Amino acid sequence: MEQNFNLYHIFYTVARCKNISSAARELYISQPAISKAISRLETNLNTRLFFRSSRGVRLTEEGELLFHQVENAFLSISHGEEQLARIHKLGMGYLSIGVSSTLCKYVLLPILRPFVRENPHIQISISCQSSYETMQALEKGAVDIGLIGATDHMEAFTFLPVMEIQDIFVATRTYLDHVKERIFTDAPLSFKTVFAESTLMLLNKENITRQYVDRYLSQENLTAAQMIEVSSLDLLIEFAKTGLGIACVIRDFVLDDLADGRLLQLKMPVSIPKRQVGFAYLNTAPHLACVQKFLDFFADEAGRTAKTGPQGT
Amino acid sequence: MEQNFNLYHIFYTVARCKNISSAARELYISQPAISKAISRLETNLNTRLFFRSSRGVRLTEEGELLFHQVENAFLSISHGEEQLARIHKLGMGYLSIGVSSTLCKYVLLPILRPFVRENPHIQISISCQSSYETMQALEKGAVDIGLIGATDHMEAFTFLPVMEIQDIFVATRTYLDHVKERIFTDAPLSFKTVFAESTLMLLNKENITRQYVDRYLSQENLTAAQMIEVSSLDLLIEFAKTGLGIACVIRDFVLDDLADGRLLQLKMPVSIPKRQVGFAYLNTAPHLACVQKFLDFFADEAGRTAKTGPQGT
DNA sequence: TATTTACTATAAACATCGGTTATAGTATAA
DNA sequence: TTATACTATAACCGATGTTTATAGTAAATA
Repeated sequence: MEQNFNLYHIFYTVARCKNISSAARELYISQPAISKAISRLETNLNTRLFFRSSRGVRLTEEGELLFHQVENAFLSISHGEEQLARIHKLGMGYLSIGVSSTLCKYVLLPILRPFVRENPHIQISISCQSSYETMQALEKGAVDIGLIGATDHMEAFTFLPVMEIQDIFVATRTYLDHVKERIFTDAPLSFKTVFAESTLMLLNKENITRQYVDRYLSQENLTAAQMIEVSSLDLLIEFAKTGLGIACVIRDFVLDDLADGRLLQLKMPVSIPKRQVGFAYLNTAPHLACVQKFLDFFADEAGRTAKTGPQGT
Repeated sequence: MEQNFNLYHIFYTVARCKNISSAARELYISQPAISKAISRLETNLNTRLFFRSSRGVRLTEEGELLFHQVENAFLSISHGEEQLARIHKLGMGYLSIGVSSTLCKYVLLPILRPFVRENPHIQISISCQSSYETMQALEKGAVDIGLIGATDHMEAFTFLPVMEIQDIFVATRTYLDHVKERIFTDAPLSFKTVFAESTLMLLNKENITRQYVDRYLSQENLTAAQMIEVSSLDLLIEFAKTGLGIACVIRDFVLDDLADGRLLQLKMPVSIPKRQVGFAYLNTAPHLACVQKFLDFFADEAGRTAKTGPQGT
């Protein structure tokens, strides 16, 4: 292994600048220093890394390969340094959570409240992003914990279930009556028939939920007359309540509306499978004490509700 | 950003050795040199990285965080160096492919043959491993190309479809007759009934195929009287041909057996959705010329069969 | 309790490696 | 042709990181 890692730093800078002189400016050292450093690295690795010309330099094929790995390496290190900086600025009580906007409002905020009350000294940062981005951020170490729906391909993560969610289809009574009128019948309609005559409202494609629902729809061979895509669950619920069509929403988030009859849940012959939502964290990465505290907090919580749950409510 | 990356190398070594003295031995420099280097790094980062004692050193919480990132960095770099070494040893014509054992025999080998014939100078290395491992290897740069079934969560990859596969259930005629006898009827049996009375043979849990089939089974509410798990598709087919039960296999791989009647395909009301199999590669990573050549080769291939396919065969 | 052992830290001397300045060479643009 | 914007080479030099030597500390052993 190359012993002098400063050479990699120089290599990295030159490759980005595509130009030895400007790399020199960026690194605040002289042009010949860089020139020599690159030559040295090439000698040590026994590989030509750049094509030189009077217009600058260009990575060779091998240089390109190396650059990719070196870039990763430096990103990793600067990430590490950022983490340390964060600790200094904000103290050790710092916790960053990645979560989708849907889950943020309805799941994270409620369960976060008791933790924040008990641990006011712990700074919490929340990044709303897609579940996929959250998983990426976890892998890069950009967030400590993610709140996401369980999927396959989570081998790299430890998953701590928090709640189970059930996707259902809802609409207003008015809307459904409307559909019935259109078909000229008073007889009870099948789920599939209602569906075929309705406007279906879903989250847009980026959403994991949407992918999940799409799979269900294709498996059950369900198609709607019309489709509307919406970017947030809140909007989706609003659209449903104004009687625009049938929306696919998470049951727990519309309990009130179901209770007072503003929304009706469509009866389905085969319901959409339930999904686990929970905290995920990289099982290789080390944790700050406060992250551990957070996880313990919810592990206890889960234990308690598991015990008291059956008797309560 | 810390300017002296050699300090990180020393830090990395010390953290692994948990001991300054043995790190000194490993790095072939003196113990005081290390001791000072670590102090310097701590000063620069403004962070205590190790607890010292007369028994050695231990990472602090912050040190642990940093170590995680630094480890990543060095793994990346040594990966890069290995790639270069590979190129030197084997010349530029080197291509490594990750593939599951199932797909290797039935998919990769046949389609690889023409490529190898046309490009005898290109060294090819094939690693048989699970699809998950293949994706990991792609991300680490350990293999250039993976041959895997398409799934969700492939945002990081470019996917080049090669064929479509269809999972089906097969058994010998003898076996099915047997099942009928047991139920004391000559009437044609439903798929579900036959299933409930049979031994079902599947690949074991690690396999992506299995996960796919499991999902189907639970959605269709299918259960078998007995289950056998097998580690390879070859074995599975053998088991089916000896009349041990109903096996779930990939249709294209048993065409001969279906043609000459050694195996029968069970008719299903809802068939298992088809799956795409194809080459995947990281869309961020650069490619050696020969990797590009490989991809182009199959892109052309796909183009040709798409054009000539309808008229041919 | 004394002694040995296995660590890390500090100090001073010193050599090396990587930096600087100065200059030459080369391709492209004006 | 000249000007410009690059990279390469040479000779020199000094900071940085090395070494040796020594001290300090905690645990293990007698």
